Amino acid sequence: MSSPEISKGSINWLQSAMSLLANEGAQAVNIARLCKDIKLTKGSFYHHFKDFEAFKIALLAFWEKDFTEDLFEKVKDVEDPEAQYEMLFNLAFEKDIAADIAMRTWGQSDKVVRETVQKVDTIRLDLLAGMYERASDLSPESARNYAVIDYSGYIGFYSLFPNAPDSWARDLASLQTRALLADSKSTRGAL
Amino acid sequence: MSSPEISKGSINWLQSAMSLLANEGAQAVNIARLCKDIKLTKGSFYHHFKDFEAFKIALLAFWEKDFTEDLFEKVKDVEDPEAQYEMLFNLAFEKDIAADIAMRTWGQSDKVVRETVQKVDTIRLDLLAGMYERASDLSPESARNYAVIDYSGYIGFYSLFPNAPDSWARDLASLQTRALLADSKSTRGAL
DNA sequence: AAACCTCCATACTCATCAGTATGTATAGAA
DNA sequence: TTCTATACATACTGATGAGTATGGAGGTTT
Repeated sequence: MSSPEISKGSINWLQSAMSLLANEGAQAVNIARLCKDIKLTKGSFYHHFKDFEAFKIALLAFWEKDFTEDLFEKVKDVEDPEAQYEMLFNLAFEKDIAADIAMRTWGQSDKVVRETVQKVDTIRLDLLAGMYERASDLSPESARNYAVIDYSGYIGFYSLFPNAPDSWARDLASLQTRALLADSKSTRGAL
Repeated sequence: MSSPEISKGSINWLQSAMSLLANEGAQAVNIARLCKDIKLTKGSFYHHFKDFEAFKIALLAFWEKDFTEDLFEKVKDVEDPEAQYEMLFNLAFEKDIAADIAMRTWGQSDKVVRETVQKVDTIRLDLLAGMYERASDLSPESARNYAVIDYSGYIGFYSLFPNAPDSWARDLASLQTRALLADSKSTRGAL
């Protein structure tokens, strides 16, 4: 649970990598490019990290905390499921979605990244499913189906339209949520 | 419109690359690996293709035709939109979705691939939007919203669960379609 | 002040992969 | 039979990017 301590000297490398990841994708996240960006050299990199693999793992912990744990912490005490959904919804739109999508893309070609992404997805889906379950009084199985559809839409939308304006994304997200909630309440999640 | 002729000698390279793409992702699609798979050498590769870029473009044309044009051709004469939707739905599930997802991932780091993927997405979204428009008598704008949500769900689902059994995917897809169609008919696509 | 630790620079090695140069075997046309 | 185009093989070059060896500057401890 506790993330491995992030030393003060490492943080610049990690933040810079997250920016690179969000703006130019995983292939841009290499040591030479990072050095160029923060105006240091490989000597510094290998002082702070054993190798690129270790750096990658530190970056994954950094991302996981920023994009899931912190967010989860904020909404966990909201009782009303629809209010909780609304809050999660708003918090998600404050994040840099591009980094999230790029991390997922990276996972397609990197096992370690993929495992972390799957872990994050599981956490988010559990949270979402719980909200559907309480909002519409569904079975856990049905609630998970709605959660998967909901989350799939979110991921798919930003994969298809990485530069979509937030306003459009919000409109579509609430349209989909409306449709899913109405369906869940009228059919109780029957297939 | 007409795809550049695919010579008999090239086809093995292209098919092999599509398999590699689907099974191991874009980073596995390199010349050395292709040679190993089809038991030929680089001399052969550079006999058939000017360079890797030309090969990539041939591969994109191959994919585009297989995954969009051929499919589009089959459904274009079905008049009833819901029957057309059903047919498209079934044809999509006969395809190797992994290649589709991998191509999209490749597009995140390659401009030429990205442009083709976007072209394919546009064609599919236009088709889907037309079906929603006719099925629920919506304005083109509203229909496109439902199409985007629908297609986003499809892409997102297979990005999240590349190994999902078809049965699960079909269940979720029809659940989502039911919810979207009901919503479109009751709200006429209002935001 | 001497020894040491942290942080970083420079200059290498090594593996991978696209691309090139050049050759050979074979089949059909002249 | 000779000529030529097709289809491939072999052995190189060159760029890129991870990793290493080594040393220097500046502050801290003893």
